[in-house]
Amino acid sequence: MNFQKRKQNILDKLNVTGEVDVKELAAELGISEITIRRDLNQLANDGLLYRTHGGGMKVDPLAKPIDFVNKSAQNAEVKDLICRKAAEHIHDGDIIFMDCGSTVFRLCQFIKNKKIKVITNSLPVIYELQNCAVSLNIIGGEYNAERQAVHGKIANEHIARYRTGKAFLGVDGISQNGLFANSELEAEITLAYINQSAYTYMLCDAGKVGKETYLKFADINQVGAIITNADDSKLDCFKDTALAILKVK
Amino acid sequence: MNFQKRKQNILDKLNVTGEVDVKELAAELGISEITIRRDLNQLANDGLLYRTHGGGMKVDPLAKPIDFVNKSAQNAEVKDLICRKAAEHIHDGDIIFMDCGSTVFRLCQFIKNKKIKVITNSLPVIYELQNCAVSLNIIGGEYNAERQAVHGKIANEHIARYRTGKAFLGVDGISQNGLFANSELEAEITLAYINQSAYTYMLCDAGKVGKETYLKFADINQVGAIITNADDSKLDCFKDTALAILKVK
DNA sequence: TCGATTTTGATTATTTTTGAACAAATCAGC
DNA sequence: GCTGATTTGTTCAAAAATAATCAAAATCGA
Repeated sequence: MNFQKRKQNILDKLNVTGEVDVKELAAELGISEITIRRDLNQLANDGLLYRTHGGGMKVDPLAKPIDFVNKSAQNAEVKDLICRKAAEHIHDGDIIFMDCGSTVFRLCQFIKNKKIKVITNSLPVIYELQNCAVSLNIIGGEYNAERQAVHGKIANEHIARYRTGKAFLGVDGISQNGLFANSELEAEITLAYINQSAYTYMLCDAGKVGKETYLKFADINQVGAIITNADDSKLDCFKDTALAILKVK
Repeated sequence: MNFQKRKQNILDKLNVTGEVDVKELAAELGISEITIRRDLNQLANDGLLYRTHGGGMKVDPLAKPIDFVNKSAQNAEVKDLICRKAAEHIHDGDIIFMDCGSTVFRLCQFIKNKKIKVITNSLPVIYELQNCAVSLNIIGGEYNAERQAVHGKIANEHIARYRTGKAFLGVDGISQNGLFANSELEAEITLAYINQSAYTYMLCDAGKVGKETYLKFADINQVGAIITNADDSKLDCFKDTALAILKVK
């Protein structure tokens, strides 16, 4: 039982249980506690675990990518309906923006075989599309771990360098009075996309329609179309606007 | 029983059991331990196994989602030595560049719990560092699927907007005459990093040292230090330069 | 065949790894 | 705060593995 094997053992256990204990490990591996401690210290030194009194813990206790997939899976059927409809508006040769929302993410599965160029600030979108027909352009700037996307001043400036035919975006709220976001970061980048694309599609499940929340960042006439499963009563509010309404289901 | 046959034997056993033991092999093959050790060292040098005390283990048995890791596992032992040394030069509060080479990628594991900011064009690096203490900045621009990184004009301009204290870079060849690359894309982005960082560390295994290949893109005096396992005879060529040489092993 | 080169093995010295003992630091309870 | 128990760091010693050196054996090319 050499160091490499113990290291593997310790990391395996760490992955399963999230924490390890010096005494437990010593007993399980049939090795002295002082050696286990040395192992843990080296692993901690290499950044592979957090050293605690009496043992160690995982460096990153929560696996974010899975979180995102789970969140994106909420209301998945509706989102997939919306995205399938959106994909009908994307054709070979198109250059499109995709934002970092969980709805837009589900658009990936429907465009993998299209010969298009996608410009996005969303890391999950990039992972999802990186080995298929789609050619990718990544918006640069500060990475926001919680949103798994790039945001901020540099990102907005980066977007301003490109022009596309279509943008596919999500939003926290939409009504006849405009678009609403729960955070400035999201608002700014969404607005940047809108400004740089000839036509904007908003992908909104019924819960977002008619909702006016926190920060208004754009007028409704800046948007070309909304793709939604909301029923007519909710969509009534758009009757005096030029918004194209694409209903699903 | 010549070296080729023993080598085959050792690799076969490695594939089946995942590990080998010097004493066991010596007994099984009817050959002295010192010879087995020499064999293992050579195999390790070729990146075909991971040398341990008393034997060897399979290279990187855990398959990561990104197959990049496999490439990076070639010569992993040496690369890890180099990267561990590099990590000693990175401290909390630092802002650093990391490029998209397979050597630099292995630096990730040693900096996960440092409170630093990393600016990179490498997707595997981002993936590896995205849920730890490191704060990330992604270089934007066109994504190159083969290299799993962002390259090109926009990327270079993006880099030019930042200044950092240190850059950790790979290269295809390095000698007293300068830095060499096998592609223009790599050359340009490496040069962009060099120009925007106060101090540059080149991470080069012995095979790169003294090699002059394809395209020279920078002078040796633009580099601060080289971290390498090359021996003194190879490093002699730098004796008239200001290059700091950090040797490992 | 001969001499030169490479490979292998034996011996010795060095390094690495491991464990034990003990002092210092840390934690948990009051 | 204090006290006792636990954990840790340090130092040292033993064991194992390795590197270094040199000699013997095998291989190779002429």
